[in-house]
Amino acid sequence: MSLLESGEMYLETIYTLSNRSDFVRSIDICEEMGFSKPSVSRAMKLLKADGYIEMEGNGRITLTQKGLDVAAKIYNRHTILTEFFLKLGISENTAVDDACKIEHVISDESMDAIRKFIEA
Amino acid sequence: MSLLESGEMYLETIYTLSNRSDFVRSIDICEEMGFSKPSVSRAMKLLKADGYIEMEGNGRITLTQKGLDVAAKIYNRHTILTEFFLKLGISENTAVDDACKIEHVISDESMDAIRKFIEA
DNA sequence: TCATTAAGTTAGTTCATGCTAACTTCAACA
DNA sequence: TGTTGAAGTTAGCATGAACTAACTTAATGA
Repeated sequence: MSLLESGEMYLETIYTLSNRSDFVRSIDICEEMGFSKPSVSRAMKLLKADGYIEMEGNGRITLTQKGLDVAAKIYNRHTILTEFFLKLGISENTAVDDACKIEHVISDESMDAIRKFIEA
Repeated sequence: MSLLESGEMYLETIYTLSNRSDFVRSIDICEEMGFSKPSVSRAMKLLKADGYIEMEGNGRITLTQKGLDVAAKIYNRHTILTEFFLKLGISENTAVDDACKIEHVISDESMDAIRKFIEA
């Protein structure tokens, strides 16, 4: 089961929410992503079944190592791509929007090249 | 009805096939994209209903002005993005693959910036 | 002429992923 | 204590976009 774009977005959101507060619940993800409770509930069930997250009895959601690997990778791509677009003179909003779409589809090879470009 | 990614890919394929031969049929699109006949048949019906293509009695498919506008835009993005990745030192195959994914989701603003970057 | 084949369509399936409606659970407080 | 409200789940719907099976239609050629 490879992870699709929507799954990556959920993991990335859990990751960023974890860095903002002590714990993450489904409802926090709903509010952050603008999705309904059932949509998030189902997504969490799938991510759990695939070993990307764990859910405690109290509803707190944590990333497994596997989930963290994906989330951190996507988050890093997001950061790098945003920086890249800002460097090209793109407005903040567009830079973030475009980064958010591209982060899921671009190859590792191209990401490495963009990283080097930014550092130069 | 805004056009989704799959519609853009069909139009781009019709565009490139048109530049390779005298006419384009559904079966040519099947072979080029690796999709089944019913998938292509259905897509053509939708593109026709939305005014992006026309189909003659003999099954020949042509882009309307509206369809041509989209196809040419996507094709240009494809070209520019491929060139961009090649300039960053990415291998031919990866450059084309990544261009193919990004061409559908990136903003006009970012495309303009990348165009300028390439020319510089 | 008639069988074969290529092209296209129709009907119905599958999957991912969003949704609403309606339910359960449980804690908190008047 | 008993109602309220927040969080989460279940069930079922919708859409986009792929698929297979099976059909029609039209051209080709023995």
